[in-house]
Amino acid sequence: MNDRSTTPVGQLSRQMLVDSVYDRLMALIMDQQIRPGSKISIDALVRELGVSSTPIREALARLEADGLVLKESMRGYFATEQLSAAEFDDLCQFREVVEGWAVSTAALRATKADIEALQAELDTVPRPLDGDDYESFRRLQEHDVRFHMRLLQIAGNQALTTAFQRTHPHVRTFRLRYEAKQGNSAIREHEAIVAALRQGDPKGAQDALISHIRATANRIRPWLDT
Amino acid sequence: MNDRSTTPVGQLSRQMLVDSVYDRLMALIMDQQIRPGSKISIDALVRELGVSSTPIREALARLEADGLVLKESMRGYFATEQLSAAEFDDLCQFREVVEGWAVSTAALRATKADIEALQAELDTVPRPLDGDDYESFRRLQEHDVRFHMRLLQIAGNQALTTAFQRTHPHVRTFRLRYEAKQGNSAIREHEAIVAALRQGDPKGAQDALISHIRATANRIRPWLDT
DNA sequence: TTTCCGTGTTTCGTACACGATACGCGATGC
DNA sequence: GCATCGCGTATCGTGTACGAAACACGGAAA
Repeated sequence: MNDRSTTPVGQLSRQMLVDSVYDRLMALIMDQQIRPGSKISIDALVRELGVSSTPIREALARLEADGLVLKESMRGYFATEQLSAAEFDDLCQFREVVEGWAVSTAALRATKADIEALQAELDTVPRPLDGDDYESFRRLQEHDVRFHMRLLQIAGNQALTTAFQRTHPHVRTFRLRYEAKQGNSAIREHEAIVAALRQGDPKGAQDALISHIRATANRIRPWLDT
Repeated sequence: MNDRSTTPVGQLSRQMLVDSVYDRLMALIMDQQIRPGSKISIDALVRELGVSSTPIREALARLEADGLVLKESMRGYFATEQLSAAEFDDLCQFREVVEGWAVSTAALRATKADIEALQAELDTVPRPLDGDDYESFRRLQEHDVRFHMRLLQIAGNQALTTAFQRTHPHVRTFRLRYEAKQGNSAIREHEAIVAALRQGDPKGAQDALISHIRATANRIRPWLDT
């Protein structure tokens, strides 16, 4: 989403203030240093981040489009509330529909190179997942995002990939995932998906993916409403 | 998307400048008065719309999230290019996946009231579709958007509805739809969908919807690349 | 307790300074 | 003569500073 590396012909595009503010706010929200539902004051950010209001407003506008903050007229911005159980289930259902179609399509389209790229992604995960610490989790989470995005890309539908990306399912369940500590099982489920893709089995891949999403959901669900 | 009627407890939220700028730009893009691919200068808009840059920037940020304009660092905003054939097909595929699931779910969930609301929506369309003029088309288009949104709402998945809404399939094919003049057939296909829903037939509803999307796509496709 | 009002805080919008990009023109090299 | 390169100017995006309007909160009065 934030890969604004337009990169005008070989030259790295300068990091605008908007981008760094966006990244910092995203991090603050993900780590819950900005609590769900709490007010996000532009003035406070001006003082805290040491930049003027314009880039902050633009970053907030972007975050609003991402569904991570909410704007109320003449009242300001607020962090979106923690997912309710119903919203969480909606999100999982959405993933089943979109990713389910994507993997079954991917099973028919995947090249050798695609499969190997997926395998390489799996192999880079440090195993056994030793660390209980925040950084280890963060690396795992980033692996998970890359893995699922790659599945979508293999399916090859840009509109669908973008729509998925914009719902930010990973970001919105970040804290929950952290608390649920679900690393090793998730990796095994990923392997099952890759195995089905390798055999070119659409139905098998779809089943494996849906099992994975449901298993993840079951691991996370106890942490809702806390 | 632009229903920012946060409405702080019964009181209508004041129309901010951002909102009116957003609406005007949306109209300019839909009507192709801003050509696909062309530059959108902030300064020019400042002069033309008579407001300062801040609300314009925020409106453009929103439109970027909607995928209707594109921003390049230090170079400015551009209207997104006209859909290529491949992008158009992606969009149709996306609709088949998302809306297909939605109607089959809707067939199981729809109440009498839901069905009647859909029927009412169909009945409000002026028939026979006499006007070849722009205004008639516009009314038809708005009907179509309402009809499809209502289908999604009956399915009851907010995450999926939002994701669909944010891809703006209708907006992005507006001009094409206008040129393809496809009114009467579309209405009949809508009726087939409602009939299947009325019978509580998930498979039938899904088939009817997919037929509708493909028929629409076939009517529109000749107008691509013009 | 409820309503009204004043004060402080924050958002919304404007005006302006700075810096980067784009474009045209002329000079240079082949 | 033609293409390429470099320079200077105009234009536009980015960020700052400031004023005006709206909201939120607390105290006072009925």
